Amino acid sequence: MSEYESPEWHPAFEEYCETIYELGEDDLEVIQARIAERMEVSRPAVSEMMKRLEVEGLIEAGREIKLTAKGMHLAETVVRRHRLAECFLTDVLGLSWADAHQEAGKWEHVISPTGQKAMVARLNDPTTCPHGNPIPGSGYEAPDLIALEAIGVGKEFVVHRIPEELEFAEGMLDFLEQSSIIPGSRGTVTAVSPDGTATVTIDGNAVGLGGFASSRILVTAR
Amino acid sequence: MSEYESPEWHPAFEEYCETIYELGEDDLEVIQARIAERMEVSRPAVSEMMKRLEVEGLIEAGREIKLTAKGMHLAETVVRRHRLAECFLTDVLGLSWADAHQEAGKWEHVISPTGQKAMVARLNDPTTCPHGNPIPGSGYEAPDLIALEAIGVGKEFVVHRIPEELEFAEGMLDFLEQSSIIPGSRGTVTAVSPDGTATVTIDGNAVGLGGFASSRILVTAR
DNA sequence: GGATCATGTTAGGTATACCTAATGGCCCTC
DNA sequence: GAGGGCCATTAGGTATACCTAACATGATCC
Repeated sequence: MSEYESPEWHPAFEEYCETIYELGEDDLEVIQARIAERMEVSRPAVSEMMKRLEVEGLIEAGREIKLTAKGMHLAETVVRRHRLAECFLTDVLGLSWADAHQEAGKWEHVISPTGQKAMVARLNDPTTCPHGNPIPGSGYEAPDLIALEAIGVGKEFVVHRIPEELEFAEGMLDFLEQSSIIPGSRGTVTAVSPDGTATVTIDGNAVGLGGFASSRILVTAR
Repeated sequence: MSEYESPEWHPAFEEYCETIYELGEDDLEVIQARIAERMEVSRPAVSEMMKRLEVEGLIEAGREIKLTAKGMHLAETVVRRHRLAECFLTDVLGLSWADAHQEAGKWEHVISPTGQKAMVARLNDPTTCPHGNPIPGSGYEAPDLIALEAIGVGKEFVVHRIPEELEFAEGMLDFLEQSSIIPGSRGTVTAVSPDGTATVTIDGNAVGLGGFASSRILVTAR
């Protein structure tokens, strides 16, 4: 990925572009209402900001909001810093997933290109964050993944990715980490109820996962 | 040092209290004009902010500005985060003094208590930043130090501390680091001119230091 | 004693990024 | 085709943190 230098965008612009990027990643409709919900701001605030982002050439606004090349560049830079920071905070400083996620949400706006380079070197050019989300610019191509919910009773699976959307559910990251629902973990689906609630055995323990989580956690079958 | 938690002060309040603290450390008069100069903002901006800091109970304003216990607590917290970050960035990430100083100036506002604790553990509870300035809360008591300028021709010395003031001189940190004027380095004064310019031999090289630097760099005689 | 300098303050203005309340537009359903 | 639901926008307002220009004040110098 090419170096992202000046102009220095406001933290707010960074947050909005990041959110737009991640909503797209999570296969949600990228509209103002979704942005307002995820960022926990009012819809008028989003409406005004969309105008300013458009003036700056960072988005093309319509009902669906699309990042321009420039906006995508900014979004990828911020997401990259966020996920690199998460790696760094968990691997080097030993923070929990939840703590690392929160801290990375602030660090993503202050890490300089120099700091970033040093982290990449120190971490040996990681390709995903601790939850398995790709780090933009790392050249990582994810394999074909399916939702845990869809894997079928009795099947074995390998956890690959906890999408960003789940990181906004209070307590979810702590729960998943403590339940060993971690990229690389291998488990077996023992039951799936009609509402999507799945029971899996992982690391010798049975864990129940609600439909919200089981439809979003991405795995590969084995 | 006790944990600093809520209220979350604005980054601006943190910057002002930090500057007031460091001006005091550098034995400068702590007045609005000095704050405006160091922060590179206008005097009216400082004047207004002093009112707000006083309302918040962070300072007692007069001609000389004094931090209250609350303001001191905030200042020490920020300075501590800044200097810890400098240690971390140089030791763990291998950044230069100058790069680390700049990065730490942003990190100081975003490091959480959890992140701070992890850094302290990782760094083995450091007592000074890479330039020898004490880390508040580390319990460090500096020995009696004198200015390099005052040490006398022919005398040997050990570098202890590069005060914060020198970090604001463009290029100074890079120059000092590359010239081995680093805490712990041992050198000899070979000449001092009337205007304070000192020539020292350190690491086998002769280095000239202007009066501004030689009157501020703190050393012990041997 | 008047000029000058450093310092602080007032007045008036700007940009950012929010907010609530109210309004308008579109789609779907009954 | 009337009423709801979503969704976006407009209008009007707030807090933060700056700015320049102009003015006030006290100390120092000649």
